[in-house]
Amino acid sequence: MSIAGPSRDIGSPSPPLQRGKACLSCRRRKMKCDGMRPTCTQCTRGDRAEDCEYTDGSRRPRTLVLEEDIARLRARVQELENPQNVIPSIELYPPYTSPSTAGPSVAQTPYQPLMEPPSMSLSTSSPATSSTDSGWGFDGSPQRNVQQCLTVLAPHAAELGLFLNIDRLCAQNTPIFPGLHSMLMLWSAYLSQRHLDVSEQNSESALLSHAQHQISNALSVDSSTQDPQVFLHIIQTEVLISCHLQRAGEPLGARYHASAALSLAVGLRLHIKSGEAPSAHLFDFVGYSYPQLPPPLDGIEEKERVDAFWTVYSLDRCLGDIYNGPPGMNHAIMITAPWPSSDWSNEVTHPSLSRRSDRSLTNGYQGQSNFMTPSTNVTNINTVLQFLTGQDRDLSNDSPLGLQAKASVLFSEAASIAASYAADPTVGQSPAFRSRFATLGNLIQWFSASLPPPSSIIIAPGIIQPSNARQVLLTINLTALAQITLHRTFAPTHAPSNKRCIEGALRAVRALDGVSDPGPMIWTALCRVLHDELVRLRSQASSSSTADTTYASSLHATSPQAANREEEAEISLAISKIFSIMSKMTCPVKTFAVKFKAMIPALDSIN
Amino acid sequence: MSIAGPSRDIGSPSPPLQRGKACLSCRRRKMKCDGMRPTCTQCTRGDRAEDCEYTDGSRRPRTLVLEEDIARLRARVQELENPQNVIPSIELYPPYTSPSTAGPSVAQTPYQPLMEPPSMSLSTSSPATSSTDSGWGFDGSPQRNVQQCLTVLAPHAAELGLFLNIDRLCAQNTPIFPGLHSMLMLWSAYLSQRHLDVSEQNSESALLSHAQHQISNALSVDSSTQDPQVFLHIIQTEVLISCHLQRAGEPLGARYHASAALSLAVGLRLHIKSGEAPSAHLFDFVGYSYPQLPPPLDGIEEKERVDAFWTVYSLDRCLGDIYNGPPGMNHAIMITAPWPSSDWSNEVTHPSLSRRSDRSLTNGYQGQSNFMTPSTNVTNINTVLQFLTGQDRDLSNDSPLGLQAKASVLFSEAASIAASYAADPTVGQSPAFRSRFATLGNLIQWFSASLPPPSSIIIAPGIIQPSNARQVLLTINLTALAQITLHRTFAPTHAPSNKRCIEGALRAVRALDGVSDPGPMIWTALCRVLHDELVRLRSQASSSSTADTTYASSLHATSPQAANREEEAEISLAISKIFSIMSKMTCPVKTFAVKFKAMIPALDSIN
DNA sequence: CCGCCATTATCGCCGGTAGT
DNA sequence: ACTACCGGCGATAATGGCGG
Ligand SMILES: [Zn+2]
Ligand SMILES: [Zn+2]
Ligand SMILES: [Zn+2]
Ligand SMILES: [Zn+2]
Repeated sequence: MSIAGPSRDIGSPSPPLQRGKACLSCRRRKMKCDGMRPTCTQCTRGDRAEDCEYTDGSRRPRTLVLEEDIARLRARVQELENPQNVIPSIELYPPYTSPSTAGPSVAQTPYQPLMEPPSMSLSTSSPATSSTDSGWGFDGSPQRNVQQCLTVLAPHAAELGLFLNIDRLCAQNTPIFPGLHSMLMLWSAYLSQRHLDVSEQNSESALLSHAQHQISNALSVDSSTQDPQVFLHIIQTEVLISCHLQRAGEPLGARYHASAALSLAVGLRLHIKSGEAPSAHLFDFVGYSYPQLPPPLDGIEEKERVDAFWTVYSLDRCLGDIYNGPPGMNHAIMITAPWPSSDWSNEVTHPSLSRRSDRSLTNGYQGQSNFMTPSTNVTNINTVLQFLTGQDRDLSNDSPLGLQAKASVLFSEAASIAASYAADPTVGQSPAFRSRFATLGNLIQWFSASLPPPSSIIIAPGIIQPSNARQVLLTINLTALAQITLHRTFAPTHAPSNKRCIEGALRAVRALDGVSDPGPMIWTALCRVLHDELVRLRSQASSSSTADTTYASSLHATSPQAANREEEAEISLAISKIFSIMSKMTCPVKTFAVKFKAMIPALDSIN
Repeated sequence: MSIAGPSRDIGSPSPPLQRGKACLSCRRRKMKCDGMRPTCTQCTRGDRAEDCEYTDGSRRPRTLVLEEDIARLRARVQELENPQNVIPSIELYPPYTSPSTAGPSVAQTPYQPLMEPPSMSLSTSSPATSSTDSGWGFDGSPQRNVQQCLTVLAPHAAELGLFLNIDRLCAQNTPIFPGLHSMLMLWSAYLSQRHLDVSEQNSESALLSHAQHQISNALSVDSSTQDPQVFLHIIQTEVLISCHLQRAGEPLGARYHASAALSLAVGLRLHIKSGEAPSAHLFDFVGYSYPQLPPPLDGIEEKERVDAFWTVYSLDRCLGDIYNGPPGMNHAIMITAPWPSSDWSNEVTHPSLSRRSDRSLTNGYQGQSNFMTPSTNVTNINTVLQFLTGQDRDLSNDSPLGLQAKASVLFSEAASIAASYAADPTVGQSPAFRSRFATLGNLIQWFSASLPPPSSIIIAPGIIQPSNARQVLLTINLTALAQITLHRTFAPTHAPSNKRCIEGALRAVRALDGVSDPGPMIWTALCRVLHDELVRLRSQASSSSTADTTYASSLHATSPQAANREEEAEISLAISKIFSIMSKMTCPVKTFAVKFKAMIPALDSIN
């Protein structure tokens, strides 16, 4: 007999509704509610449709949601109360200072300043400076605060996609876009004390909300009035937001901001090599279009722009392709921005440009028209295309960001190939497809062989050497992901492809150590590939020698049996490594880990 | 012996403290707290007396306290927002009620009911009813207001990209996403009284900012909490924002929101035919990813989703390609959503779906995994690809939106072809390129011939017949734009291409009458093509018979001289028509017109 | 309606581990 | 040795909802 569970029998008297999901009216009446929206059956029958309200529980602990809400509202209140841009300013607790939880404060004293600007850090010094200062919400007020943040963030710059020049941001007189400021604070708070308690959650969402709000405001204001650097700050802010949301397990939001950032970057033509005459494009006519950034003032600004573009590009790539999401940009688009290279010292600081006194945007309308002036045929190089066709096999100049960008290109090309095959498998026969496939396959092989091996970077589990090496690890992962994506479709039927997948997965796992969170795609892909292979091996083993040995033996030249045993061990090992790493991650990843673990009961025996 | 208090004699480890009574610091540390006041023993020993705080206040469940807080804060926010921003502040003057300049509106009465959720229906009866209302900022409050707006907006729905079902929005009990509400108000205010005075400008930006703010909040909240329809509303809001910004001459912002909308739409998989089993994609593993909408409840919802996708798609297309901007999505992506068709009556309302009781999102984590379940090979049709390869030559079912979507596809394919040629002109030789070029050329010809001629729609200048015909006009424009984009590059050297360009431009001009503002790309393209042609003709005329008559005669079979004269006249006419239309447009267009006019001094003679 | 049980979501805090 | 940290577990408050 069954343990007499909740009697799953026929009529299924509907298993009791999950907690927090009964409608208010039913709750009050203590009757069974079926949770039907918008009006539950009980309420319908009782003809009190209007009373049928839901409290909408949400998965996450109710209180958390509430707390988040209150934080957000608080931020809003503050914003409204203090029209100039107050930053919600939490101080970074050096490890544990009482964060004094959700202050009931407000509740008690309804008239008090309601969350007065807590540590308004120097806002006093410049009282009325708040006028419409050239597009920045406010000028350099709490600068030292920024410095603190940046100190914390600097080592992680690569992971966060922090492409702005840190020294320059720190400089006393640099104005900082308030939204950016918030995000810097948010991240440094998070990174400086990895334990997330409630109050932190609160300030997080306050900061986040502030940043988003700043961006929307900035963008609906006439763009020609803004200091051009503001736009770079906005893009940076978007990147930070996107990373944050990804970490927080809100992929939809993460994508939203990533693609917004990309759209800004391209809108500002960061994908075009700076200084290059804009091509006489069909729509360039009389420049009725986007605002245009003035040329960069110096090498640093130029680097910032290039890095901005590639950062955003690879962010979009990495987030975009989940679920066949749009690659955001296809290769037909001409990207002429150079790859981010490690040394910008030798890039002369634009000698021809005397420091322009007026740095405002050239809004299309007022720029002199380059109408019909055919672009002085600079040989524009389609950066991405050149790389993909294998004409650019020199990685020596690439900065880590450059490598990452290239890896994203590989991945997105792989995804595109896979998608085009999925859409219409008959293309598999076309020579064009096959050559594209093969070219990319080789390119990936070469690329991943050219990357430094993880062992040279990971000194001990969790300890990695050069600080920016984390990015290299991520790159290794991405490359592996590209390889998997490319070959996955064919793995079940084509042994070499399968081998490539496993290979890639194992390589990625090896590089997993120092990386913080490579993102859902990588987790998923790795788990899936390894899982499938494990299943395949086991089923093969169980069906013993009846198995298709041809397939197996093509993987290893040695005795299939032994080889399988060995491979299985290796894979199991990899899987348990994944678990152990995952279990140290943030919440969404952990949840995933749990689900995944459940899929592999066979592993119990191992770990 | 002294009954003296708490000294529970030595050995007994003191029963666990009552819930909610441990001090915060102990809670965080997960250690036993003895609840001693003012500083618990743990904290005393750890020498962090100041951290030892208690969440006293109210015996009542913490959630209640929080809820109260949140209500209070909300009220406060309303209050603060109210003076300037309050939603219902602008009343729409139904066409001719005295617009009496500065709307005295609400600004006067800052203390009024604070706009708290007015119809909180019986909130008194239940204590905790104030909770977070299912992801909508607030529920159906000023519904009649919405109805007013929609009455104004309905005729313009197509231009605005209003894809939500209007009747349903009007329905008394539909909750409306507050941001959407703002945008509806903004647009209806704009449309109902076309003169923009200062006060309107103000409320415009207040409404805009409110809408954006709502969106950012909604997106940073756990997405699984939300009523799925909220997402559609968010997308709709983004579309409206994007249109607004475009009109306001803020193309960067417009693009930002367009691509954000696209990214949401795709993230929610609106591009996949509803009800279709999600393909067993590499990243579908254990569903570690985006939230997923529940299947639509009925035909209307389904139509909304399809329309949402295509609206966003073509918006992105139209805004995206300026300056080689990213097409947002390439064709490799598999779109299986059907084209928007005019009749949805025959689409059965998903018989297999009993009204799902739980309409909240299936967040990846909790859905049962479809891991490794190969998609039950539904023959998915790649909607776009099918159209582009000419296998879908039936336009009879397409709604105007459908036509527009197809036109956008044509345009974006054209842009992609042009871009790939620009990137590497040698592809011009490859047969694959040539066939792609030819196929598209034919398709465009056919498509534009199948559209109703402008003359059947434009009854008199400015008056068009079926209300949704405006969209058809836009479609004609877009198609022409596609044609121009495709052929432009080759026009200077290849007479037939040139002819196609002129042809397209002239056709577009004819359809320009009823359209409101086709957007910068169209203006630019038309002007450029016509201008260039005019220049060519004149230079040819001036160099008299020495001109390359072969080229000219291939355009017209008649005497080159006469033909040229005739064509020149036609073009001049078209140009001046453009001027006259442009001069009635909003500011940015007018500015453009001025610049353009300056380019064509030769026209002085004509007009 | 509402007393009262069954079911859970939450929260206290144990005890193993790492750092110092 | 001493303290912080944290995975988990068990106790318990808070709900769903039965049945009188
Ligand atoms: Zn109910
Ligand atoms: Zn109900
Ligand atoms: Zn304590
Ligand atoms: Zn304490």
